[in-house]
Amino acid sequence: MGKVRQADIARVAGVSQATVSVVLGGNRTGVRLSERTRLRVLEAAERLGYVPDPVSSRLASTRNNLLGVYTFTPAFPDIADVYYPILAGVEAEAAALGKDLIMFTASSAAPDRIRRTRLADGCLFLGRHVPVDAIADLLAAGFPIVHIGRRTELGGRIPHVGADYVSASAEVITRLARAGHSRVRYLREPDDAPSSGDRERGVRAAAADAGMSLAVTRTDGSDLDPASVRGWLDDGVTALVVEETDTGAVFHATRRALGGAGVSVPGDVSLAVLGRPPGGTAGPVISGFEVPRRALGRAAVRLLASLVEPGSGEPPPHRLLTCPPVAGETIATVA
Amino acid sequence: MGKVRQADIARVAGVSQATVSVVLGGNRTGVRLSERTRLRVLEAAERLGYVPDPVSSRLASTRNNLLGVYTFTPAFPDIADVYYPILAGVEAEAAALGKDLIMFTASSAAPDRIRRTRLADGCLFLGRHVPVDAIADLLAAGFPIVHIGRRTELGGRIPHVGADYVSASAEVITRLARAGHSRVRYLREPDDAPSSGDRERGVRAAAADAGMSLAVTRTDGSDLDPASVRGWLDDGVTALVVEETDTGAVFHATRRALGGAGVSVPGDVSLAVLGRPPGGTAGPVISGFEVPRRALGRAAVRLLASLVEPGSGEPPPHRLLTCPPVAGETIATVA
DNA sequence: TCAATGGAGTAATACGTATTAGTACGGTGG
DNA sequence: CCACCGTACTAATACGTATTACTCCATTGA
Repeated sequence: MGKVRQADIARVAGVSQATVSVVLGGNRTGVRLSERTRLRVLEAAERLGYVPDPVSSRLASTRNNLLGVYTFTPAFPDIADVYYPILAGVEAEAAALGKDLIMFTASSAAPDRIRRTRLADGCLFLGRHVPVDAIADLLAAGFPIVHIGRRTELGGRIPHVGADYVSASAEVITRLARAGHSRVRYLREPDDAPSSGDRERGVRAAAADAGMSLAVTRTDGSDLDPASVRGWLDDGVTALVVEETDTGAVFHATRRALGGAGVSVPGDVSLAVLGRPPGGTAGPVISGFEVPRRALGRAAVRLLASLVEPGSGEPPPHRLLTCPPVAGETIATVA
Repeated sequence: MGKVRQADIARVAGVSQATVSVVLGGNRTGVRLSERTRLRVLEAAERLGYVPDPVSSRLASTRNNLLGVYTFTPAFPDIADVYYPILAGVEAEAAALGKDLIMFTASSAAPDRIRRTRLADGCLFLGRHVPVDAIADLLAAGFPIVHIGRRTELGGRIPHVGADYVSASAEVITRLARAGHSRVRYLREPDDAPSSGDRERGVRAAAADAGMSLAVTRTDGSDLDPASVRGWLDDGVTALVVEETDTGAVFHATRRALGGAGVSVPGDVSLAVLGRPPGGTAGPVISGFEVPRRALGRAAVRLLASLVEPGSGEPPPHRLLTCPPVAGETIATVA
């Protein structure tokens, strides 16, 4: 009861291996075949319990029904909330399309593990930062890839599906402006990921539009303390806008600092977050916006699938999804 | 800048493809080679940017550092808490061992998708119920598999890594007995998964040991209401023991019924759960035990890896991990 | 009767790597 | 001068499927 190959079917059905391949492959090339043989082959395959060897098919043709998922950080980190919904979306859509998933993990060990992605028909990439060189190699080789999250590197040639942080962030600022806030402190991550840059762009544009006075702090959160908070308030700031990303570091530090300073939200100061803080926290719902992570996952899979399929023309290589606003309870109206 | 094959390296280095394969493969078969050629080949490979084709290597050798993960329910369900930690453990251990993961999803579509698992070197299975026939086929073919969760089917021949629900459940009952409870209602899932059976075995044994009066309800939760709760209390029951599984249905329904009846826990009745309810719920910590899900994932990968590697003798095909007790705050002492 | 046509299937080969049996060659010892 | 040996490689082949060019045979038409 070992492996059953096409050759075995061929022997049983009294035809050649080639014929078996043609029949089982659905005769996509239009070989002339009598219905009788077709049925004989199918019946033999059924009886022997034939299972195509995916490796061989892949070697011979170049289609696998396997989509890769490559995460630069471990895919299942402790900060579950960020990646989990994305992966859930990826899995759901892949299952719907009948594709399986290969998860590649960037082990610190071998940096060339990224090359293994070529085992799949195409690959999704996921992470705040991206190894540009390796990606460039894959692109140059014509390997289908899609990054989850907007990517500006390589002159924007990296196909991606992202969230429209620019508009969403602008909308948050506009909301604050409408609530009467005119002095705002904006806390952002220190590194230059596209998602952070996008948020900043939206924030600055909307602030300028609203004639709002905006001060920016770049921080990883470690230098935030109650004194910082008091300093801002003394400065006349009536609202804080905080970036929320994968790590959640800045937002977390801000909350701690606010708590430490004994400042009430939104009584003493309004608080908005550019994103959605991890759930499970007690207290009021923070105003901000939702990142449609599950939808991102689904859209990315669809895009990748269309890149893998040759037909149907060139699909647009980029896609931005809208982030629905979260009203929340932490924006107060000021005179 | 297309693909670089061993043949290309061979041409440049002035040797044969076979030599290239030997050199790049680390010469595991002990072919005599001069150091000079070795270096020439390595240098050429480096210069041309050679990337081994994993598909071809797999076809030729039959080992590809891929471990499958097959989930009978979608791996990323809405009830995140159950599967997520397991997968996190699986991923962490796989990364540590330098293996990649293929996620196979049981799409409702083709039941023979399970056969695709053979693309991997071995496969992990995960789910409350298991398609025994397909598993039997794989086993018979000598394909390495490990089930996460104890499995008694096929005469116990399915290698697995599970949690010791028997002992953990018994310990919970013993705890109740020590707190003076002698009339207990036990609510369990209606279906016959091994994990439910194990819990029941532990519960019954410990209850008998303690001379406790035990009443069992099999339910999917839909028929639980405040009236049920009042009925039990009128009956003299002082503690409820509820099973917590993948679905969480029974435990959830119980909580709702308790709330609806206006019964206070543990004031009016003590509550213990055989497992750990999903986090994020407010209120007191429920007494019960922890399921070491992450550890299960890691242990399963280790076991599978050892089944895939031929050497080092036959490893024990089963392994049960201990569930650490959770003291909680919902067991009161009674006279 | 011969060429043309069409139907039914197959031989040959490619895909890229791993492995094993074997070859070629320059020395050594007798 | 021959048998023998060790060194340094390579030729050949396997892995299982997909594809394409080709063969073989029976009709048909002129």
